Amino acid sequence: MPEFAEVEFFRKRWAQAAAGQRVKSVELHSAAKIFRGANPTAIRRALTGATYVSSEAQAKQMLFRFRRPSPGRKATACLGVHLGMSGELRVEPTGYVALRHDHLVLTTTKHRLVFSDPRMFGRVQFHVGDTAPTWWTKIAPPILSPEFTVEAVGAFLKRRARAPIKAVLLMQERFPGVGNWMADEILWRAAIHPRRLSGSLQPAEVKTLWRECGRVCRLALDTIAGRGSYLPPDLNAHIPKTWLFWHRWEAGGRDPRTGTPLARAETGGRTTCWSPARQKL
DNA sequence: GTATTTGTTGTTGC
DNA sequence: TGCAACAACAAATA
Repeated sequence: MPEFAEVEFFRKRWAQAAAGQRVKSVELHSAAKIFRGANPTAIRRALTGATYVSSEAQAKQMLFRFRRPSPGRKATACLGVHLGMSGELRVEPTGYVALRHDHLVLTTTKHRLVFSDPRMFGRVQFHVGDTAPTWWTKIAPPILSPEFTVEAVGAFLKRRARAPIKAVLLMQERFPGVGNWMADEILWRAAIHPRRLSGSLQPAEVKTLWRECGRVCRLALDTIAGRGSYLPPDLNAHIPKTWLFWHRWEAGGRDPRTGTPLARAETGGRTTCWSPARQKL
């Protein structure tokens, strides 16, 4: 499920519960796969007794920083979370007992912070040290940053000239955080058919695409993750019915702008939804 | 039983 | 070499 804005929603959910809290205990369940390179024992040892400091979301990843109690030279522990296809972060009461797909549980005085992921495409990464780890710093510059220029998008599309634009929008090295539904939303708003070859886009279309990348990210962030300290009750609580989002999976779904039928087919290896009336090949 | 899933990575082939 | 396509990963749901 989680793309750019959903990831920020989950980060905020944990961050609000963790604010000022100390980790009393750490549970790591099953699934060595989820923890890949990281050593579960090292994670448990480093986080137990540590205090939550801050967190960030970038693309589809999150970084949670903790300060360890006995400050040696390496006082900071960084916990990285990628939610994969089906991961989520939840905040449960202290009496909560971990279920089958809960892989990581951090217990504070007030809550249990749970990372669960049934399909196990997600991952947990870990790093001790005051400088951010490579797996964090190598993430491409955000779409909502000055570095995401129309020139950069144009150049990238040229390099991927023979791939359908839908597939290219899913490439994290240039469109960090964009996933299947956001890609469809962007193309629908930009009125570009998902099967158009990237190299065939005219300069004006590249500019529209670039602009809609920014708009969809901004709107998604505000509506899904909320502004300031506000956190919506659930992920979709405030997404307007005028977005493609609500209609792309509906049987007999219709374009919310034109009322015309939507089309669905696999493109770039993913199920893709578009509005034939507005998005032409 | 079949087909589907909002992600990433490694491999293969052009 | 660089790029594009595809299988694989795992489990729930319809």
